Amino acid sequence: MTGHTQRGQCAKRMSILDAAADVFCRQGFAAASIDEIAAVACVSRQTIYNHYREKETLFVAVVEDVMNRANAMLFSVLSTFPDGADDLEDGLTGFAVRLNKNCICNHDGKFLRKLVQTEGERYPHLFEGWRQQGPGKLTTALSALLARLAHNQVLVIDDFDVAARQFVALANADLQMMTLFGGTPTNEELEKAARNAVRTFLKAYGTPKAEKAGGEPQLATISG
Amino acid sequence: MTGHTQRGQCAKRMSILDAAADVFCRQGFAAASIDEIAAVACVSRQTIYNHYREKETLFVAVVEDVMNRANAMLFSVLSTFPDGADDLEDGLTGFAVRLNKNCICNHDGKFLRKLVQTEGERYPHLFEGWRQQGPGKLTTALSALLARLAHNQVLVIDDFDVAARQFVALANADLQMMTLFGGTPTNEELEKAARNAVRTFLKAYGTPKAEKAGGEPQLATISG
DNA sequence: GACGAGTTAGACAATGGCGTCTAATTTTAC
DNA sequence: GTAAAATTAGACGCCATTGTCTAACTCGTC
Repeated sequence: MTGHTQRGQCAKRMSILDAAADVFCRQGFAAASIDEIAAVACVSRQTIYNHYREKETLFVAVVEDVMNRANAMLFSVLSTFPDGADDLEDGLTGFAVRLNKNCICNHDGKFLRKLVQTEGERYPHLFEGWRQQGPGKLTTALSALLARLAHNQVLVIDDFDVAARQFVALANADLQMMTLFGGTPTNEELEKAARNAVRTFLKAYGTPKAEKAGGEPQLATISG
Repeated sequence: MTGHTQRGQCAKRMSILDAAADVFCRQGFAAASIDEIAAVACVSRQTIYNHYREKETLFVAVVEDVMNRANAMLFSVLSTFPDGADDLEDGLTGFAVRLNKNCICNHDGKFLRKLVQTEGERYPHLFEGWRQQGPGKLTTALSALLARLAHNQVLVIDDFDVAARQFVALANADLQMMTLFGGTPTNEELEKAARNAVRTFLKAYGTPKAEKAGGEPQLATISG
């Protein structure tokens, strides 16, 4: 019960949670076997039953653990949203990169979306919580951040919620298929996808104030 | 071996395929039991093993069946893409509604996306085929259709593939979450989502020629 | 060195699903 | 009506998994 023991137990718990997340995600709840989780975690089966009474308890703990990590990461990324007109395109592009890289295309993001699809019907309240804390919070927060930019007359937006969803959708447009198939985009792909998304978003919602200082003319600015 | 027997057998086969699709989709491959499929299909277990040698054979047959239906539907919807500047906004909106309603948010679309996520790793070639025939074909075909509109100077697009992906992404932006959670959008929601998507798409890529007869000027037309 | 909490390997019963087999029954073809 | 084909219900062996139990083991503390 002293420090060292606590640390040892905690390490075991985390090891089990990580291994269980891995196996549950790859196999789904039904096909995942406790023995395999124990093997991946380098832990005996009994230890798992010692920490989590049964398979379902372990599953719920895993989902909640990943959800907490993902929520914290989303909060962190949201705090990097650009707030001024200076280099708005670059600012939004960087934000889109971080959003994809750390929240949507990363391990936890893929894990949660997959689990929601496979086990969502069996644990409605669990994943309803995720929907509110994850994508729901993202849309709400992004909507408010876009409203701030619109207030500064950098953007012209009639419906902030719609614009927020569209921003996320555009940011994912080029990566959706890859992540659906389990792939992880490279930095170049992340950058390119974000740039494509932000360019289109600004063509639709940007004002002249939003253009880069010395930026080259864009398609939206062709004259004559 | 003549007509009547064929019809009877065929009915059983379809009944089994439908029931199996239902159960596989709800439970996943591992948790789905042959007994439950037999019960839903109102057929004895032995009949299933008679038509499909084993569980995996049945699963593959189900996926291929749904994929064929989905591909035919996608082909049909793609043929309704508008080809002229007349009422382009309405034309694109109707197309987006049909795309969502009949290809993406419908039963088959949700089924395939769910199955790709849950069993994609176990049957790579099966779902790689779907990716090429489904989303891949959608992007390619849409890219060509957008190029036609650009050639008619109704749109200004620098990268057709990107624009195609963005069109699909925008069309789904408002419905993604609902369909992820199993819901089915109403006609009003479909209409509204499509209109939001097309409005933004045309703000980004439309030319004056694309505007409705009495439409207001758009951001993309600023000159100087 | 001894204690004790935690861990481990392995055995164990119970469960449930898969795939096979058989005998009886229904459906279809002629 | 009869024969062939298909279907059905049920029993069966087999195997994997869950969750429990026990005896041995590890490791930090006194």
